[in-house]
Amino acid sequence: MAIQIFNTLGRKKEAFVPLTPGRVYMYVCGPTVYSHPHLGHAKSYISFDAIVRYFRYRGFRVKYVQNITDVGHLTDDADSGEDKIIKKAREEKLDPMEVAQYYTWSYFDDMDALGVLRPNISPHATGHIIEQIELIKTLLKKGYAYEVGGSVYFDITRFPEYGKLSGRKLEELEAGARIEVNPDKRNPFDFALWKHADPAHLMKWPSPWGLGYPGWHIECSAMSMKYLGETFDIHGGGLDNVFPHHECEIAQSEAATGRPFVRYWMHNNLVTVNGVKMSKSLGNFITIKEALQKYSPNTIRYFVLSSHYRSPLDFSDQALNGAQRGLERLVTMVRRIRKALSQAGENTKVDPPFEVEAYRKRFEAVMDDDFNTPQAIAVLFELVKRTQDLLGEGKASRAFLEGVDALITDIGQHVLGLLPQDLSKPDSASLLPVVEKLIQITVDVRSELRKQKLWPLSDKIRQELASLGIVIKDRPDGSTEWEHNF
RNA sequence: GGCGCCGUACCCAAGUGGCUAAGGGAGAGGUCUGCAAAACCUCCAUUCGGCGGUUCGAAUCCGCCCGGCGCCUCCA
Repeated sequence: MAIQIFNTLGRKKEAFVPLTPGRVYMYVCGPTVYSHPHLGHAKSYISFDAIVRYFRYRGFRVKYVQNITDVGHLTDDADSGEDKIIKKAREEKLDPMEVAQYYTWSYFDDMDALGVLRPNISPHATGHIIEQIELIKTLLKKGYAYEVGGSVYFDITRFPEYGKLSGRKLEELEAGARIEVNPDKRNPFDFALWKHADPAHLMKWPSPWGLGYPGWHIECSAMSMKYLGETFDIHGGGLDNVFPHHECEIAQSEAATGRPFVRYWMHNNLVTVNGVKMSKSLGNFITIKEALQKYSPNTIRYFVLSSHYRSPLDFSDQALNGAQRGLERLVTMVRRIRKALSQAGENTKVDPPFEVEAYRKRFEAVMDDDFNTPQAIAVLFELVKRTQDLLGEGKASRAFLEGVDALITDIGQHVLGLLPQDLSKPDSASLLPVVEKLIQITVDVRSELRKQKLWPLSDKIRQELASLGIVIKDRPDGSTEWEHNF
């Protein structure tokens, strides 16, 4: 059966039929780089990471594009707001591009730490000004946009389908209007494609309409269509981007090309703290860097993937601690299974106690159903637990364990990315502090033995340590120093 | 005010018409153990915010009510 995707456009699950067989062309809205990413970003990008990984597991070749927004985005929509990156640059007395670059690296650092695979293409908005201008020119030529005083606006009345994604109607929007009316706009809900820049503005580019900078929505249309085509399979992002951002993307893209823009719209739900949305503007966010000081990357992944991507996720230390414990136990059990596998003989005559394939089918069934990662985790737990039970009974053959291990690897590593790459080989860097601590403990015990004048035993310890390259030096004052040659 | 989502055990969280309501955490009891910890085993919602309705049958569909949240302004 085909993968079922909940399409925001239509609000129901649909079978995923790629435009090109075997390929997935996918775009996910990336971050605006003016501050460190927070747990909300973690949820979004870990969720889509698991989705991309699952498509690949399923044999699709995925072209995954995720933008870096390094210009644009005003602090409000009354057209009086300031570009957030420029605001930060002014505050920190930096060039705007220094700000964008600094937080771009911060973003990738955090994503790498969380095991989020990098997109195939990470286009920057400032690197695609030409494409954006070309798109705006097309919209002007086709009569979907108009220019006023060096700014260009999209004429919302020319696109009757406006609102089809978010389920809004223009009349309703006007009824609830709270934004200040911009006198340049013909309709209050026309949105900017290009903004005129006054001379003091820091980020500006030449255009047919004078010096200016692109509007908020145009970059995603320009870059997604450049790399994925005028119509592509999947466009994802946070729920908070459905309106107006994605609605406007649809309007300007479909107006420009006359074709459907995106076939499946996917939106992840938001992270809340004490039930309230976590966001930069509310200031209640926890950065990924902060979270990583308390919890391991895989704990955060586990926490995120243990709820469905379309469900809200409430952050609390209690929930994170629960996730940490659960993951630890999972890793312990997997480690035990792998150890058993490495020691298993060729006792191939034992019948498989249960069908590993049945678990694989279950895993695929739940992931096929709109990427139900919580259930995938449940399947993994059941598989691991049941295998461990058999281990105790001595009923697991080598071939059987190999099958189990392959499935654990597929679910836990390849798709969910929860398990360390190689459980049997911790890297030496992380082991050294432990080794040194062990030496210290041994030396401390020996010091206690010497106090009790148990010389043969303390001498034996010194010799054994020496044979390992650890030299012990007893000082006249009774203290003991040591060093090792590794 | 408009649009939409959610409310499942102590906590997190699947399930959206029909086998005994997944899984994890916490908790309780037990095995093991010099003690402790770890590990393992067992137990832990006749019930799904409330009240009605549809149905042979509902946590799942419909209506109303209560509670929480999101979008309508930049946000993943």
